[in-house]
Amino acid sequence: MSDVDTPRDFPALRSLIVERAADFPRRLTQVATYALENPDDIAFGTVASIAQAASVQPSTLVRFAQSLGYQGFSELQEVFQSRLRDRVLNYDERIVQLREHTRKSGKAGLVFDGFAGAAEQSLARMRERLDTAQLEEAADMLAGAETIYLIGLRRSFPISSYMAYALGKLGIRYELVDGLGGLGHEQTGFATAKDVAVAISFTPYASETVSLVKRMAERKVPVVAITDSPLSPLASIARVWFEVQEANFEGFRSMAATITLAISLTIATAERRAR
Amino acid sequence: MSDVDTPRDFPALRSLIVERAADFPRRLTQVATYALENPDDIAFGTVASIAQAASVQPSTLVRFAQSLGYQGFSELQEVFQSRLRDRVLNYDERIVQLREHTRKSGKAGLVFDGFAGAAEQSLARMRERLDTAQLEEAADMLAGAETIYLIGLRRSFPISSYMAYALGKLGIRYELVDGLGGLGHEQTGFATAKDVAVAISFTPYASETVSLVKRMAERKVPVVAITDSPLSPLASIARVWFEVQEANFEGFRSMAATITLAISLTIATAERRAR
DNA sequence: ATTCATGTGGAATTAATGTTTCGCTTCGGG
DNA sequence: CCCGAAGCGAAACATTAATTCCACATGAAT
Repeated sequence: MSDVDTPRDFPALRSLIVERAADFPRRLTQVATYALENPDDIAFGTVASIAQAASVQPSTLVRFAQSLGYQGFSELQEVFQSRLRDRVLNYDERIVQLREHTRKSGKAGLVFDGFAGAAEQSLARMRERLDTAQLEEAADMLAGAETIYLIGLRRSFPISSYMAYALGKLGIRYELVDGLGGLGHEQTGFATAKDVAVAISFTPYASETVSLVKRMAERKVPVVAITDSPLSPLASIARVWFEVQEANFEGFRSMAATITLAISLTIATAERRAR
Repeated sequence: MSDVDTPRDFPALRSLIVERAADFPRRLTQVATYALENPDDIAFGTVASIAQAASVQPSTLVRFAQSLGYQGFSELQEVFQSRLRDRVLNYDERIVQLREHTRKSGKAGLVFDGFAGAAEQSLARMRERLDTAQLEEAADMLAGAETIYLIGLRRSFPISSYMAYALGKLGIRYELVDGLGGLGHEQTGFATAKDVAVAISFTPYASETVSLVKRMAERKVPVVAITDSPLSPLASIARVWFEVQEANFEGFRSMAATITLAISLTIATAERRAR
């Protein structure tokens, strides 16, 4: 706690917090976590407002600052402010970083830039094109379903498994059709017209997904589909379907837009149910 | 002075000041000039400190704010603060505007806008902060691994399962640890120092993930981690770790940045192997 | 030259903020 | 099981900050 090593700049403070956090008591760790995750709030807030946001007492914040070697909370807060104050310098830093990016031109950095770009592009395109009325309709269908059957294999499996996770947390009944052990038809066998199937598939459409969804549709199970073309076999089967075109980089398509749509659909459904 | 047009975002306030400054009395003009030239000081300072810096009385600052339609100085100060609250928040402002645009589009449309915004924000932040040197290092490690163990449960499972899909297509040997039937430790049991584990976990860190990774690290298996805080238990275990902070909407975090990082890491690995 | 409206400075007032204190609780060692 | 230390929460306290108020100054109109 000697005042020799109390940092006056943010990066140093940040690493000090990381280093010390392990030895901190419970509440102080809580503050440390909050501080690292919400540095802006620390910079602008008052002791009371920050304390409330971090779910601790004001006195804990003061103790936190003091245990890092500062005289009081305000002194620590100044460091957080400095981070934003010389934003001009931060800008320079960013430019330097960007130069680093391109100078070293590490192959991995290029790959990352490529995929980040593809993700942004896909999101922007989806924003432009998505018909929100369809989203309303799909959310209505899902909200009224007894059980939601999630069908997405291979490349689409991360999407359906994410929806499964979210639906589970929200307390909505679902059935994740994973085709494990070739049991796809058994997993979907109990679906009725009161349920809804969410089918996710992209070129080349996994044949098992298509055949499963077809059978369900024949048994009058309403289908919501996420796919990448009006020519997709799912498009003609589904009552509502979304077209999501992901940009690709070096032949690998982004997933950002699809997963964002999946979350949106899930949460929109949960909100309807809440009423 | 109707409070209808008192701006809540900085650009609007700025042009309002420019516009009105000509008609202001002497001291108020003085404040206006100072405010436009030293916006940071307005954001962080106190009435007294700013008054001194601008060579006016504290009361003049209050009058200035009120003559722009704000109730007091603090209200005006908030606008100056919003400008600095990390581009992230500036992004939020844009999202708010977008929401206004699409207000007509109903609840599901709002949810979608929220998540699309969160996704973009997360991607932008990751682009700024990701250290590509770490990406190189991680890709090197993975490229040299005999088998890549993918560990991500619950919320992180979509990520690990996506990596599994991609690695499979690329012909790279992997083992997806899904904890199915509580067999996590059996699935990781054969890993050696020649392999590499990729661990993905976010707050609240699934205890099984943490214990699996710990055990593997003890057996000298190198670990690459993707997590959301330097205080994450994974951060201290991993040889290389990435911090990905996803923005959230209504309490549900985006996944766009994480999945983009996962693809990048996978493809970068494949490219190293090709040589 | 006088009057009136407006602007201005500085003190007074009131609200709020940061910090300290103190008693209660929790947890680990003897 | 008891004791002591450390952690913690709530309230009290002292300080500082924002705002209001009022007397005086300024300058234009009569």
